[in-house]
Amino acid sequence: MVRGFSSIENHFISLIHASKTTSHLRQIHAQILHHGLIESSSMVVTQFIASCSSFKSINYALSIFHNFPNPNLYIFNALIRALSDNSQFQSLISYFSLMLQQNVRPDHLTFPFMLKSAMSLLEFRLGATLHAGIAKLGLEFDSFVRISLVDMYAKVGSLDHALQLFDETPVRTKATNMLLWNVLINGCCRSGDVQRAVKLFEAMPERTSNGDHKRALDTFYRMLDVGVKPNDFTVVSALSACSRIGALDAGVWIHDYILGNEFRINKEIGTALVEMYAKCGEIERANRVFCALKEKDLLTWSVMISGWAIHGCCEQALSCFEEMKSTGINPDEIVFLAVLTACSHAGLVDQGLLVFNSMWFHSVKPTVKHYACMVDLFGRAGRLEEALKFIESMPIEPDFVIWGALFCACRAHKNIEMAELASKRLLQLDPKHAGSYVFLSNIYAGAGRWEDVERVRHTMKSRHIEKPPGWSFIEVQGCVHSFIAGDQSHVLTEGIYRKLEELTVRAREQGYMPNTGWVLHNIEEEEKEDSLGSHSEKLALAFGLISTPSGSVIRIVKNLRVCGDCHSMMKFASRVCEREIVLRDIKRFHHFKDGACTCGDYW
DNA sequence: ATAGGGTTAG
Repeated sequence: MVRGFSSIENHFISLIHASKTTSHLRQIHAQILHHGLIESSSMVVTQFIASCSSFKSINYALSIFHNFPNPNLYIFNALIRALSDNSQFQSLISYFSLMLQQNVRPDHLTFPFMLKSAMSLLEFRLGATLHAGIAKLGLEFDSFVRISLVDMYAKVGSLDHALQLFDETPVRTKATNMLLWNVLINGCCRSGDVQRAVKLFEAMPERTSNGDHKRALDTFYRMLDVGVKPNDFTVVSALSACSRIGALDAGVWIHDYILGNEFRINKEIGTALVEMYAKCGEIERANRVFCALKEKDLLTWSVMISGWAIHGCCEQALSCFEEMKSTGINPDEIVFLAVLTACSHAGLVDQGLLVFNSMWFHSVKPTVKHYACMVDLFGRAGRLEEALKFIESMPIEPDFVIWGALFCACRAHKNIEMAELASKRLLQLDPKHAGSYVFLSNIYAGAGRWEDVERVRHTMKSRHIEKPPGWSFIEVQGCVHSFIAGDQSHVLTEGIYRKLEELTVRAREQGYMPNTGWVLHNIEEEEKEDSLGSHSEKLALAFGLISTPSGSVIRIVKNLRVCGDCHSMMKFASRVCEREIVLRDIKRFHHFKDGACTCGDYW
């Protein structure tokens, strides 16, 4: 019972709180209407909107809102929160404008939800505008607002802003401090997320670099240095940063830290650990951690299955999938995608078809990604006619990725006519996409039409169409080094290039010719040819060779697909330098040993 | 003190 309101209001508040479904709400609605409260009690309406939101009935919430004359701050805040919780970020912004128009002054509870929309939309400008508004209203030092600001800046990739605000936050309670550290670390690794990085690259005034994962780890260590004890959220974020950059040593260190500091290995931590080992190349260890977990949910199974898939272990992926189903967990679309990917990489067409067809039984509707995976499955195996038939029979409109998969398969299996068909579709679909230009350029190059190649490249440059830069990470003695193509910023640059030169010369002597013609590349992800000789993964390899003890495993992580030339070089280096090289690219793992790769040159 | 408060895994 809340004091200060009429007993009839309190009566309805209790009813609203006790409601379990939208239809309960509708019954209460009728009564409130009868009492005239729906247009007069801002308190009741506020509660009502909040409850609609928790049942995901955002349109119901909006209709209630629109029936209330002169909504006050509480009602606006409830609505903004509802829109935020239901991911209606665009309309949230217009209701915020409406709020300002109606002279309702936003407060310290309005802004965090507004900032959340800036994060979700990856809108630096919106975030900065909100920040200015916050300062104007003197809300900058409210701890909730502060945390949201740091969170927002970190998530949209403006880590400098985030760090500055973080450092400039004077008074912190223990809880605030913990949250500040966690949102900063988590934001660092999120902003380094490849997909986000691509989006940011297109949308942001300040481009993010994938070195941000490294900053997440640095921040984690800084936290320990100043004696702040990490909690569950912190270690999950730090492990996630390790997963993304393949920092195995750091990941193991954090695992030990968890074991030594009385953490309970809950679902979140367990899943993060399994993912870390899987994505850092230690699939067997991932499996051991996975088997020992007491709590597993869909996500846990999902990272394990994806782990087997990216390591090319199709059998294990399939049996893990079966085991998951037998425990009564219903697979979702991401799990299916992982299983299909595993089948595709192993060339198991019929098995893949079986899995694809079983999606209906689990009421999982295939998305365009699943269809693309199926095209890839047929295409890789050289069953091009079936791939085309599959595309024609799809209930959805084929997109860029689907035609791209067919194109690659046609190229690999040398079906020129079908490749032409696919490339035409590609160009129709997305004339602005950087990948289209590279596709076009490659088609011309293949036909020897060099003037056309030049023209396309020129157009690309003049329209400022750029591709996300390729980068590679290598961890040496717990320290992560990142390289981009042609990188000269590393302190050991001279030695790196000398080693690379030496390797290239020896490779040529022994007849290692880059043979990329038949490789199943997604051309969209390829790097520019002119920097082929100093691709980031080659630089990372050379650095690894000169800075790690002989005989030790070299682990490299790349954000794009490995190129054919670099792949040959890795095979060569694994033999002549007697090193095992574990390379993770965006799609899968390559384990090089004695001049061969576990992908069987089929990726 | 008239209602409303924050982070983590595929």
